[in-house]
Amino acid sequence: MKVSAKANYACKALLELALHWPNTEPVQISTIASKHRIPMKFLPHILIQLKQLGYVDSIRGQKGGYGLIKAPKDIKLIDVVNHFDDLKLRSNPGKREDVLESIWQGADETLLNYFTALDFEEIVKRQRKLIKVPMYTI
Amino acid sequence: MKVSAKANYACKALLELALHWPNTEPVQISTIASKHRIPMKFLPHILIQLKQLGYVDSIRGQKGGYGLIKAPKDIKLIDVVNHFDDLKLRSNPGKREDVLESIWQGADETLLNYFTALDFEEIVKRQRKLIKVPMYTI
DNA sequence: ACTTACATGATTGACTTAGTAATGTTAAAT
DNA sequence: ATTTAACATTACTAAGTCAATCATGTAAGT
Repeated sequence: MKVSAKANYACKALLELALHWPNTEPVQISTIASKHRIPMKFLPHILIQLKQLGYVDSIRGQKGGYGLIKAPKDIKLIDVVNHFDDLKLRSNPGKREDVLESIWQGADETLLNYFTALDFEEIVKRQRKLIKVPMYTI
Repeated sequence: MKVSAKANYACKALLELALHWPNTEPVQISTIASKHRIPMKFLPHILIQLKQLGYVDSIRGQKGGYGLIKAPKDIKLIDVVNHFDDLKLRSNPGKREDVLESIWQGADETLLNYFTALDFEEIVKRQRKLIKVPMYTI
């Protein structure tokens, strides 16, 4: 399962914003980038797409930045991953004579189920739990 | 879930050989290629790798060709896919502070389970069933 | 010998990925 | 009004991957 850097960065950015939610203060690109080790020059491309997808909005000028405009609960991981990496879910019912094609299709459905079950509320929850339990106690 | 042409071709070739098994007559590259619409010039590369993996052996010269040297039951789909596409199973236990990393890891495990459950005996079984039930009855 | 078929390494063209660079726009702070 | 901090947008590029072809070699049956 290869997740592209782009999709990964997008999820990290959303996670960062979701951690702030529902605080209204905008978070700057530089903040997100440095916290998650995302190249500063690269992040705008990703955030613009997240904006077009309707997940975030931006404020320009000093004290500007980004913030969520959807509740984390309503941002499904499947939609984010699927937008940045084209998982090309093989939902076409054709190709019935090709066993292997139907097997790849089954793999798609498996992944689809997995990612559909996850939203950013859940991801935030897991993140907070991770932070609470420090490394050295494991 | 993007399966490369290479991995797909490899599986098709193995399926073709598995359909012949345990018949001992070698199957020629040209036969496999034309039956499964695989470029003739491309297939040798794939078969050589399958040979190195210990799944098939070849006979040169006239009447030469390829044949399985393992029972279809013992050829697991996971191993084939994993060899041609590097699924990079994230089994490293580190990165514990990164929620997203653990989520991708979960996706890997899901896929792993799916592909591990499939071997070429099962795939042949499904293929024969498909052939028995013609398209127009569906 | 001659033909058929596998073996193997080099090369190529198209495409994708992961960025960087340059320039413009907006709005708050002074 | 000017400066400054921040987002917006488009163009560009270096590196890598993928799918396939080409060329040449080796082996074996007739």
